[in-house]
Amino acid sequence: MPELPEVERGRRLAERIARGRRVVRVRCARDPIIFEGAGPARLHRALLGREVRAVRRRGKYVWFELDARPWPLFHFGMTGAFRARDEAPLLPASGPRLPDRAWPPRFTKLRLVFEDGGELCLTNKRRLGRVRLRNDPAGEPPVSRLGFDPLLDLPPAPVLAERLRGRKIRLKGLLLDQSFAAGVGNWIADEVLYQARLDPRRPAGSLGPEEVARLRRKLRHVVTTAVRVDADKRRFPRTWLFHQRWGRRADARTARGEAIEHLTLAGRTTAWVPSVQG
DNA sequence: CTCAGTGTTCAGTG
DNA sequence: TCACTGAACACTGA
Repeated sequence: MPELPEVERGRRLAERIARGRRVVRVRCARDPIIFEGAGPARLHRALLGREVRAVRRRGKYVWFELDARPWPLFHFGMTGAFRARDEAPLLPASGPRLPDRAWPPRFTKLRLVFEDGGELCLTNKRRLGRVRLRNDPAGEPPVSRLGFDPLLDLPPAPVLAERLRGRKIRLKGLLLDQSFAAGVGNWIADEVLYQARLDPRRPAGSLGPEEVARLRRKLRHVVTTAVRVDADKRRFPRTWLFHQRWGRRADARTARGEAIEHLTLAGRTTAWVPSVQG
């Protein structure tokens, strides 16, 4: 379920399993779609015998810093995840699903075994993810093209306001644009706009200073809360739109009793609350 | 059987 | 250049 919080969770898991340890075994599926420009042989050569110095994230991308380049860069697509051996998978955001305790898990594309016996698998059900090799992941596309990361470098409100000035793109489209805000995906965009009481169809440039400040505050709040929820396995606050957005029932309501409506923006289903955001 | 979906990218339109 | 749409990718689950 990879939007920023889930990707950050994946980063932390990979860090716990891999940091400071040497890769002693690499197994990868033959899957040219997943391993774009990084075939199994090259990936094998890049990883085997290397020590993982750090695991970094920006937006929805995660990469390993190894003791030699190139470094692997991961994108989970819609259905990708890291899994560690003997680690119960957390329930995905979209709803309960039976935990898969098999090892290696179904849909494993890459399996790494470390010197201490720890194991990390990259799984991907729908194959929309990517593994690439980069000499400098942060300095090269696609990561270098990303905008600010709400967790790493959220700009102050006046800077944000300047970046919105004159733009006609609708707020929903802007939030989904990774070159603007890296890591924001469909449900976070809707949640932020709901909590900031902003109509997703508003042109970005039409926001006043107070509204920009609100958008910024809620962006930080939703993302940091979601990361904490993931880390602590606690529930999302009851009042969040989050809980209702997947039902798509015609009479869906928030915990406050507000009617939820759905429309399509930027090619994505958008849940919003007209009485609050209208 | 049909169809929507947590994401990205590209082609085409205005 | 900007903004938007639709398609493609591939597969699951409702």
